[in-house]
Amino acid sequence: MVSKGDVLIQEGQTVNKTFFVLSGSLRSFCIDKEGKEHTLQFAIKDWWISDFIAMYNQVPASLSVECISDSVVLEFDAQTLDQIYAPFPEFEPFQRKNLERHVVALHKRILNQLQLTARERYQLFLAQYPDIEQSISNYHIASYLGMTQQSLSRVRAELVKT
Amino acid sequence: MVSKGDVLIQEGQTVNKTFFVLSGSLRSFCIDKEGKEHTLQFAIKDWWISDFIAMYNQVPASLSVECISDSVVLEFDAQTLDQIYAPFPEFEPFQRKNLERHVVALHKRILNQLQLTARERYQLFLAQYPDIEQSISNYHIASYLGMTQQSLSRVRAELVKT
DNA sequence: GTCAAAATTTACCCTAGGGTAAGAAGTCAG
DNA sequence: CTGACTTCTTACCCTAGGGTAAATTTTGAC
Repeated sequence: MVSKGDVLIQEGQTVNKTFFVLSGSLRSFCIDKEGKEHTLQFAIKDWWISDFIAMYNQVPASLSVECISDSVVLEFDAQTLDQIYAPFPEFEPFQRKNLERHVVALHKRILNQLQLTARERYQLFLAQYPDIEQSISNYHIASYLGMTQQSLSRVRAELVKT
Repeated sequence: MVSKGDVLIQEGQTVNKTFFVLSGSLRSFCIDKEGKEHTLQFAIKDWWISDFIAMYNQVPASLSVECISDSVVLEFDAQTLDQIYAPFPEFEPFQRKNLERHVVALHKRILNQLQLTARERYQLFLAQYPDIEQSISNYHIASYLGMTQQSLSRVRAELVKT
């Protein structure tokens, strides 16, 4: 059980944990040189979240993972997880499918970012995560979609009019 | 052996092939509703390329894979590859590492797109792929970095001045 | 080489979205 | 309910980068 605002991974630290979300919502984000936050990922029920760049490459975290609403998560140690594969080889295909799905999701996101306008990205976000929207602040959604909260607010105002 | 301009995967078709590059260069891209191309991925020596969205999800290709310069690639059938895991379980961790690296690369790309300017993205691209640049047209690089070729040209002109 | 076709650069103006800041609306502790 | 704090909206102007198009350079076939 973690509470809103709790930081599970802090930028700069070594990462050997990954979290599986049972309930609630979290996000991973970085802070750029001007102090602006950029959300890489949201995680809700049944999603994994961590700083995968840091974990897979064994480098200090460039991301932070923060709790957006009170959540229940399972914490896994990366090393322990790595050792699961030897005694339980049936876990391999499971994890492989997971990674494949992750790659697909990321490819889609990159393509969307390349070809859609701010407005289209927001509409797609609403369609994909119809329920996530209530629990997540405007500001966080904007930083995930690659726009300012002011732009998102403008887009929302336009959509209401239509 | 495939020649410059050859299309290995065509948007719309069913995808059950993935390619491993021995030499040369290829790219995967989509065409948006206005007819603009967006490059999702380049592949050079030792990289894999396909339409992973289509292959993993068993849906028609939204991407095309095209040969940028004369190349030598190995073609793998997705089903065959899937069946390799049973007799050769040692292939699993290998593929898992591959996917993990892929996820890391995609995370980095998304973060770069969120926080860097056009100029910074181009400079980073040059640093990451110092040799790729000669063999790939300006137009393709621009469509990968999420800007027009005119913008890229402007950025390059500025960089020469400095 | 010569010519055509393609790629790149440059120049012009234009627009989507950013920056700053002020106001409005929720949210919540007491 | 009240005041403090946070989030969201609106309004203003501004800028990075897009669109169009023409000029230039590069490439490649013959």
